[in-house]
Amino acid sequence: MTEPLGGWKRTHTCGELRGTDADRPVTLMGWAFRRRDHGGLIFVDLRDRDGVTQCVVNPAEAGAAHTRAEGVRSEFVLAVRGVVARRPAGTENARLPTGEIEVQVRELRILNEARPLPFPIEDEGDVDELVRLKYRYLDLRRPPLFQNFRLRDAVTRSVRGYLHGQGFIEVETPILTRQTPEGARDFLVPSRLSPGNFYALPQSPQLFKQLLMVAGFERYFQIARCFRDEDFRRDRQPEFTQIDVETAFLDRDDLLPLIEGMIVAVFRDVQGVELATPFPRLTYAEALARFGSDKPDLRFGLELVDLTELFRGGEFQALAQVAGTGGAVKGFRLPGAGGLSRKAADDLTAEAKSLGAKGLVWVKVTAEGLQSPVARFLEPVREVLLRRLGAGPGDLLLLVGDTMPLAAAVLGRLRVELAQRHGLVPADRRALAWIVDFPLFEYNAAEKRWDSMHHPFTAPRDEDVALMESDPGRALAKAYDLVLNGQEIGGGSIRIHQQPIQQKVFELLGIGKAEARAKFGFLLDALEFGAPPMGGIALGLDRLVAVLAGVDSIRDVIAFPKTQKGTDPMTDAPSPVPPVLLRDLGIRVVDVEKGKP
RNA sequence: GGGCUCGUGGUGCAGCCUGGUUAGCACACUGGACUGUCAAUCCAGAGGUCGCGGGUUCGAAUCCCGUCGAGCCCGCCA
Repeated sequence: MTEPLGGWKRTHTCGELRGTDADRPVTLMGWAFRRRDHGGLIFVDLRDRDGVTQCVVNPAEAGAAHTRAEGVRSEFVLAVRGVVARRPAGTENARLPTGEIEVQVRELRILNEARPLPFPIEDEGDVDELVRLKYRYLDLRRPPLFQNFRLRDAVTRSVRGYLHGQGFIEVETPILTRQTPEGARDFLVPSRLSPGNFYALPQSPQLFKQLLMVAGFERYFQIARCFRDEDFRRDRQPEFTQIDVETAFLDRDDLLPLIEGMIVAVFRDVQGVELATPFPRLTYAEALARFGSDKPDLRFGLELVDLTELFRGGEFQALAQVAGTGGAVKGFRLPGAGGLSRKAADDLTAEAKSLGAKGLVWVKVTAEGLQSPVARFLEPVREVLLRRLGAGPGDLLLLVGDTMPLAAAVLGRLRVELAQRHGLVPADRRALAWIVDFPLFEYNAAEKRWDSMHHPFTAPRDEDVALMESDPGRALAKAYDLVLNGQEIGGGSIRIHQQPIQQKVFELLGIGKAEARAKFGFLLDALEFGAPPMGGIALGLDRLVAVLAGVDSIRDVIAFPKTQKGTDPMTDAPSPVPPVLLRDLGIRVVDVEKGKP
């Protein structure tokens, strides 16, 4: 038996009433969170997006309301009218912001009923992802999850405020666009009016933002949806959102502080945290050497130390050989982990091998000496080894000798994992850093050519332009990543705005003039009509919000996310479509069973 | 493309290794009692193709094979 609003107007939210509101007549609306029926008194905890307020229905004072309240079940939609009262002494609830008071109900309306729920709203216990996604609108009713979206809103508002204040204008770019080569796999959309041709959904607004600079917009930003048809992870969804920024007439060292200002504004506005600037900068080479990663987690130490020289020509054959053939020996110290079991140590070795290393040397440092399967090879260098790593009794040392960057990368992974496992990651620390001076190219051995490390429009450093001719592998780029707590949350570059340099890059990438013209002709044309120096960055909004919210999956900050296979259990997307639609598009579906017999 | 974990009433789990009562527990749900609870309490009850298919066996939730789905990871993500 449900009723219409009947002219009732909400006077307060369920989160705002306090002791000072006593005796005030109020009208609240929301969902029945919990109901406690004492036969006489019925307590209903009414929840809206702002909080929970206890409503008490007394049969002696409001008979009709009490009769209705007996039929109320979880998640019924209610409107109550009553009077705010201080709770009787001793019955206050300190866990609720509204716990000083309750609403003594005079009238109650059931605005809508609800079936028993597939999972409880009230506790935050784990529910199967599939069920959560199928009933996502119920999952989103859970207060902690909803708070993530309030936070996300605060972040985008802060970003917009800051960038507008810096003279940026927000511009939308096409969702239906042209497929361009390289990068991730594209999502394609068939064209009815051009049968056999396809739009691609943008992996990022990369080309358009450069064209806006040629257009003279000077400072552009967009909170842009991006699409990539790759395999998904907890921090990767098929569609995600970037804060996309581009400016003209700025070089790297002017752009980075501008972006730092934005991050500082976000942390200040959203969390009241004042970040120190400038953010530390590490070169790509340094990040790799010291942390074994181009997105180092700087919340903790465990820095890698280079031990190549220590083992060169020594008795430890395996490592001596690595040192003698251009490889590197790297190591780090895990303080106080010398008590690791033999099995745990062997598991680490297996893990190092699964990451691609030929092996792992583990060493327990004790007061008596070194404990390790290869201790006798290490004894001759023990003192220097301990000194270089700053190690003492009780520590665990891990060493890998291999080609670079593999040796560092393997230890870099172990570094992060062991730090987490041993509780060495301070939960409240926010470690931001810029990684700069990325190589312009990386060599693609399979195809015998160079690939862009960032993208083909990334400018080389001014001093490295000549290197593109003589030694492309050593040319460094005006590219940069922003790293937060070991996660890449953004990346960008200064773009090439001079046609000849762009041509040279295409040449090295093995993209011929005709091919470049066919694929990026519109951009090359634009570069000939007065392109200003320009650069920008794209920040992963979902990842940034996830870190701020303290959740470890971006699913918890996206309202309607998809599963790891890219499906949506709620809408059942993707789905088959009526044949007539395919006919209009000139599309025939083959190999529906993926070609399997 | 590959590896690992999981799948048991609406939800969360136990049972599986070592095959053999009526598949157990908590929450939710239904009915009843109860005027100061806040995870209300107490009593009673209903609710299960053990993801699906095949095999082994006298007998399968349990062992084997396949398959589907979810998660985490590697590859991939300029």
